[in-house]
Amino acid sequence: MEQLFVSAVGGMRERWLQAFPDAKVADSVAAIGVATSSARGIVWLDVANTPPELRDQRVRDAVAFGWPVVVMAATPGESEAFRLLNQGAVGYCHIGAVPEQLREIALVVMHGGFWMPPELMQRFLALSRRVIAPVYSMEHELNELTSRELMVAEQVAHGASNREIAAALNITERTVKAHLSAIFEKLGVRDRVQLALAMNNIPTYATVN
Amino acid sequence: MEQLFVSAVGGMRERWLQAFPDAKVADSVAAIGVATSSARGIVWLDVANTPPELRDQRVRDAVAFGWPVVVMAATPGESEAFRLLNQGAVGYCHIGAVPEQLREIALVVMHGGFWMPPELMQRFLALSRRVIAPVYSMEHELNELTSRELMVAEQVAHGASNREIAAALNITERTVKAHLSAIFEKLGVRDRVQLALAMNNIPTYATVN
DNA sequence: TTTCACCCTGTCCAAAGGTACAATGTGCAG
DNA sequence: CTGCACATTGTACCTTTGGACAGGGTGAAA
Repeated sequence: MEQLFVSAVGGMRERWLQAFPDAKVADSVAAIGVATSSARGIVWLDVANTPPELRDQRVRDAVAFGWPVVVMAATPGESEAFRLLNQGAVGYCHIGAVPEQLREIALVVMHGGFWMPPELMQRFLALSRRVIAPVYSMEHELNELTSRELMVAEQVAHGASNREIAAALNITERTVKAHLSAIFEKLGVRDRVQLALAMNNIPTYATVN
Repeated sequence: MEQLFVSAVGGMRERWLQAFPDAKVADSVAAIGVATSSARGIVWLDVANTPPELRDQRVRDAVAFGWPVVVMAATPGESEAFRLLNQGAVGYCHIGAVPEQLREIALVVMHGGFWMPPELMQRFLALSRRVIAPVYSMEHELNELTSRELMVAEQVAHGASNREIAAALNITERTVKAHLSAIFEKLGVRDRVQLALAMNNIPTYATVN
């Protein structure tokens, strides 16, 4: 099991070696490709000194390598945490995490888990309520859609026009409209915009009111 | 390290014992209190045969015991997963998870991680992102919008019609249209549906292509 | 066989959305 | 003062959307 620390600064090198005596430290993501030969490992990506607008890309690059990626940030913020995890990272911790913690995190991510600071996870879960709640109400109605209607609804959910949907499903625009009318009725939305939002679990004025 | 499986049915007992030879199986949450004496362990809560409306309570009861709780469901659904994790559970998996998987999950949760099926985690992250940073991916382009244009865009992002926007901002529909044209141009979307989706960080066909 | 849900399509029409061209007013930086 | 970005609105015109009314085809269940 290899531990690869990618950091432009490397100020924490000692701490990292303390956690994993055989850890390697590279100064850029690009160096990952040649830094290793073993089959499994973890990439620890230090983004503390990376400009915010470049972090997403660095994470994506690291993820592309194929190993689980743990992001280490100087000021762990929830918005950034979720964004970077969304890029494919499976862990997000403070750059100053103590060796014991690093080993814990390594265990977690190597076994398919996600890791982030408990307070972030709490926040994460609290948010899920708000995000998920609308779905629950619509899940029921979605089941009332026929298979064809569902296909149309999904296309709309991705921003497709009637013409595009017709082409995609190989039917006429007229038929698309027919399905849409049925969908609006069943889901209780008034137009395609609200349908698109509803399909993506986003509350609309109509839903709220 | 103790593994406590709480299940009213216990149909998976063999599988569980295969994963953890010294696992204990109790038939109710109430039995937890007397079933154990050691200091650390995991509670595996089988809710497959529990009526949906009672599951929250059972999870809470299990969590109150003090050990990490992993919920095992017959039909893992996102809305339920997030709801139960929100009750304090730290894992959510299929009741039919294979022994190897159970051991992986055990490792993860015993080291402070969360575990849920990868596809759920993906979904989770995508959803949370919308709440946390509703407009991040377009931040760059959004900065090019004037303040008035931003107001209009936000209304569209919530499914408002031109008439509603006009009323809300106390301007004419014509002006709304003018702003919208400018918004479409600046953000590179072609209509209000794609704008609404883009404002909520949802990729559209146009974005993909 | 009949009924029924679902899928498909047509015509017509009204409403909403979106663009083009044009103009007025306001406030701010140079 | 002058240029410039921004907000506002108008007219005209075209496209897209959605609803109303109407009908044909198919497969499965009663």
